[in-house]
Amino acid sequence: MDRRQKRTRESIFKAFIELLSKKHYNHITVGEIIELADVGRATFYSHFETKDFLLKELCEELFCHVFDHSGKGNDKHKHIFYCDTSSSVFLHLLQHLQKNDNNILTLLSCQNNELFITYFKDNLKELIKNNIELFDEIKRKKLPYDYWVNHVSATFVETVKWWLKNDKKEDAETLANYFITAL
Amino acid sequence: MDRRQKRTRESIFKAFIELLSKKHYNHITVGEIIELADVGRATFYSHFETKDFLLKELCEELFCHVFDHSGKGNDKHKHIFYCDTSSSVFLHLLQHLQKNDNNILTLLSCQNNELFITYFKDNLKELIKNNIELFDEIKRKKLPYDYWVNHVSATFVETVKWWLKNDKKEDAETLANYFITAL
DNA sequence: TCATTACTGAACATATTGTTCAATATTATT
DNA sequence: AATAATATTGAACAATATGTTCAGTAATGA
Repeated sequence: MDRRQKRTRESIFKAFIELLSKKHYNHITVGEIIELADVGRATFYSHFETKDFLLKELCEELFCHVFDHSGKGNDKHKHIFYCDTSSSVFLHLLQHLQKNDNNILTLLSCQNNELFITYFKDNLKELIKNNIELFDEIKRKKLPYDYWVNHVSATFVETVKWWLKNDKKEDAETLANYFITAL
Repeated sequence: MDRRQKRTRESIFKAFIELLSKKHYNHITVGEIIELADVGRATFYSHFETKDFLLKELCEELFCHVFDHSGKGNDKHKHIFYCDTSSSVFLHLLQHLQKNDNNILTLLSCQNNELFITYFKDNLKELIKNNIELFDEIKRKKLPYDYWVNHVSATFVETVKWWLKNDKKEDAETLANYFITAL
């Protein structure tokens, strides 16, 4: 891919994330994005059809990077899938997030976090499906499969949200314990 | 209150709900609302500062009607607070929602349901706080108070969301059982 | 070096927002 | 039934945002 395209794309993403951390998605204008990203209007629209598509592509890029769905090959994140206990799945993922290289925590904390939480949860569900045997077997057998998968992922997400809202006071181990206890 | 004001207000709410059930909040324009509600532009803006305020007022009206926070006096919904078991709290509330007089289920099912789920959950939390002793005491004592309150309300909300997404196949009792089992 | 591709910036039509105002209709009150 | 108060109307308005176009310029890769 052309160096220019990459630069532009990343510059737009960066500006967009910065704006999202400050104000509500609905009130961010394309004008603001291109000014902060320092690219031309026409350039923006040659990359992204609309603001909504920009959001969508950002989500896909971020979450596909953390959660690796291929399930095959020697992916670097594959270890997330191979954990002994449910709490270590949580720990692994949380540690990934904590680095915040990819700004996921920033986006999960911002106003409009619902936009990202949907993606987060969808990806989590896949992860949980592949590790379903790690979680409470008794409950699993009493409940419809997708109700149970949804419950586990929702509990996961809510734990992270709660943690973020409380200024990340707890360490990863404590949080993992809460998650397991609640479940 | 003047009959005209009431009519206008309700007409706008009705149109807004109808539009919300069809398209995304962000893509609904004031122009569409007033056309469907059949009121003048100036009238709309004399009632609601912006579209965002319209949404806020709609939420407040709907949720304050179902959840009654006063906690005092002989309110008609007070019985929600006085249930023996956690499952009957769920049942009571679900039965209220099922009537759908107030379109809450419609709004919780629509695109953008996050907008309403936030309100729903906030109101639920209050309800749960007032009935905290009904839910698993062992877990409660192991977890921070507001983590636990959040977990119970999130599980509640997720159960309703799951039910709505699956076309409300289950009856209220079955659903209440899922809720209690998951918790 | 050269052909290709990406970026620019300005201009453009179009759509939406929120305000203003004078004319009109409805209401509550007496 | 008459009146004063108030709500609605519709049209016009400036201001802002959207998404497109295009000719000119710059960067890229081969």
